[in-house]
Amino acid sequence: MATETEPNSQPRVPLSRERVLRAAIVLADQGGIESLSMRKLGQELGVEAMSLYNHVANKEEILDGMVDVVVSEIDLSSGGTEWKTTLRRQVLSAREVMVRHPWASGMIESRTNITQPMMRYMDSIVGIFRDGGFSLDLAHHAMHALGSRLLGFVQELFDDSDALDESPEVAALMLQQMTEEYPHISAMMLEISHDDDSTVGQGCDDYVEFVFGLDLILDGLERLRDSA
Amino acid sequence: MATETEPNSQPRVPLSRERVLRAAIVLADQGGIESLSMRKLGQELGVEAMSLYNHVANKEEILDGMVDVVVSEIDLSSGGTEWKTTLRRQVLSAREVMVRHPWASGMIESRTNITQPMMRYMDSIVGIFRDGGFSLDLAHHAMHALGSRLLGFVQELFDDSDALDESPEVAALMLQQMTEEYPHISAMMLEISHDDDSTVGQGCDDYVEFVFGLDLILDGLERLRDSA
DNA sequence: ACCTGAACACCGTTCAAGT
DNA sequence: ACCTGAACACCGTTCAAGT
Repeated sequence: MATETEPNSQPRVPLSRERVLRAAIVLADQGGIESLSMRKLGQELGVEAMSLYNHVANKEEILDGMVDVVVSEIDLSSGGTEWKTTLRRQVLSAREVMVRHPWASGMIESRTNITQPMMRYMDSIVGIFRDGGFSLDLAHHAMHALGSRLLGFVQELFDDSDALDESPEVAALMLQQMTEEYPHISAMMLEISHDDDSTVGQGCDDYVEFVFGLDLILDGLERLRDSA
Repeated sequence: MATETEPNSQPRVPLSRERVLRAAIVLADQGGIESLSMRKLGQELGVEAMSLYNHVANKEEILDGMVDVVVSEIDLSSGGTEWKTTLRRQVLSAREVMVRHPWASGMIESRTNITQPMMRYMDSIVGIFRDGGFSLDLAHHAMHALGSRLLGFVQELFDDSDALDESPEVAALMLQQMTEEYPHISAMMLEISHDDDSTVGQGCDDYVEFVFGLDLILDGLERLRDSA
């Protein structure tokens, strides 16, 4: 799977903080964040793990750096439209970045330090609210209400598609057994699967659900703005 | 800090899956989840780390078990009131549990398996929506829209109180330096601090922000229900 | 100036051997 | 039936020694 250390014939491209971060991101993109260790990262760069410490203080700094790079990949929307569509576009572009780097959302959640790219992003969001006629106070509440949705993700508590990608027979049996214990959930899953093409559908469309929740909140905020 | 292994004079209380889980939770409550290792857990129980494997398959199973215990601590509200207050009470009681176990929210996010206590909780929530006259479809969207808020937490992207618990002078200087780069954020932080008693306030009230976001979503859902 | 071997203090986990 | 010593395969990190 991972590209093995191939003896490089080139004169040797020098290691650097940037190269370390880029390699770390590639590794995490390919094998998940749990496959990122100093030793494997060194190997990927054709170097021993200890060499990394010449360009980076420790692993924490690598993780911080990776988040910075990813957040910087989000291009800040230039406005020019109604606040709601501007914000929507901004958030959905952040979402694309998070889909490209599936490890990033979890990583961002775990970091507590406020970095420059993050501040820049947040400032742009507040700016959109202000341009839309929101008070500082309401904009502040809005930021909290949106939470991680501002960066294009929500914490899904569990993947409800998991239970449905069994074979139809198995899924049907499971559903029947669940009916007694969890009547509401089972009814809901049945309904969802019937909305789709096959008898047992492919679960939920994350994108659709994300936009539903986003618009729900944005509409609510607009109403609060107008009633003030 | 942690209670040291005191030579137990009692005949020896036998190890068990339950005792292991309880000890693990205590350890995580006290020292954070990162301080929970098989070796330390064994030590806490007056036993070698390998002994744990007689009662538990591996560390993953311990983490799963801990989540189960915590989710089971949430008492399911019995209804009897209007759907919105019932749901509100339910979610806020979940929130209390999450505050008691600060490691739990992050842990729950990282687990992907659907456990029995979690299903029971989710089923009760769907039940509340159904009793409130929501269609299965809208209830389903509602679950996604609420996301981790259903369990009483939101992912705060960063702790904005961090920047404010410096000395007033330092904070003021930071704020001034930030004003050029992040005009909107700085203005917002100034506004927040002025709402409070002192010149530089203590940041945001997490509880207030949580309830604001929760009510915003619930009100929006109610409107959607009524317009259908 | 950059890289590395050897070493340290940690992990989770297995398994044969003890009681 | 339960516990453990020794061992293995991993971690992140330091530091003196090499070039």
